[in-house]
Amino acid sequence: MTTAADERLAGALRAAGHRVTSQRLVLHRVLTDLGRHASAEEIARESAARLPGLSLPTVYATLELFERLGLVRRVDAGGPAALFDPRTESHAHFACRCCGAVLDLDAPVDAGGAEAAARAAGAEPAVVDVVVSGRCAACRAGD
Amino acid sequence: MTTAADERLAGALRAAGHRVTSQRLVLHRVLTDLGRHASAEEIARESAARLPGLSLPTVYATLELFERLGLVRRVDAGGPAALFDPRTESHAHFACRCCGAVLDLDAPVDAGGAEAAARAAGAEPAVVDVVVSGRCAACRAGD
DNA sequence: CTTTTTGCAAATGATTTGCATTAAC
DNA sequence: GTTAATGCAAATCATTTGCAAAAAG
Repeated sequence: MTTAADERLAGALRAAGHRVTSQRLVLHRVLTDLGRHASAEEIARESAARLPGLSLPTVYATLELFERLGLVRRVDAGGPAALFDPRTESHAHFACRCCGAVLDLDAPVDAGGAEAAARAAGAEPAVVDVVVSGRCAACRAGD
Repeated sequence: MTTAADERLAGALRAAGHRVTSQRLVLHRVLTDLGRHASAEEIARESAARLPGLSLPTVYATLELFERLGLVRRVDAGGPAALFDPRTESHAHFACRCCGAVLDLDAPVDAGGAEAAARAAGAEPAVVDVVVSGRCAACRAGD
């Protein structure tokens, strides 16, 4: 069956001159269903369960494509692997230095000053990433 | 000769129960002289020029130690290698998606809301990293 | 049919680790 | 003298690349 989200993805792909493949549809569904940031590895595992044979290079290439299309945001939260976040509205992340956990922070961050400074330097700002690091609740309790 | 900065480093190291080594002194001087973020590789190259034989694993270990002591901040600006910044006061960075250049943005960012959200989640926030991405002046002009 | 996309295997490159040696204290 | 710190070589691991086969338009 084809969902409305599938149609939207197909439209976005065609509009940008890309082909609609089952790999892209599955990856997009996995991201949507997940609704949360995840590493390429996690996304690949979940996707391979739905589309056996799906390869990691394809996962990376597709995530990069999705990022260019504005469908996911790559988040570098300090851990060894990058995270890919289907929540594209601007939101901050908290990264625990002890256990590496990353959680969403639903709070507005006014980075207008930084964007203005970037423009003043002649640059064209597109995205602002805010990562708060520290110790998460679990690590403060346990340890 | 021993500078005032050397003395300060030695004091900070001893206070934390660490030894004062020539490698640590040299790396600290290189960071101070540089005054700007740089990759471990760059820092190692510059440092090896002053202390032949200095190894990369030592550079990484020392930078990690300095980070724990609050003497440098590790900045993950999306590129393949992490950057280490001797400017420890809070400041944002701009990362160019085309050429990978990273520049300092001297503009205040109010991340109070994000920190409050982290505390509300039971976490203990310590550092806030703000990275603005886009196209730098050179890439906008050239290309 | 033509061109993009995929999967596979192998390469890359930053960072880390194990371990014997050296240097701080 | 003890113990932490270093250097070396090798390992790890996320990510990328080259290329032939498969699939989309």
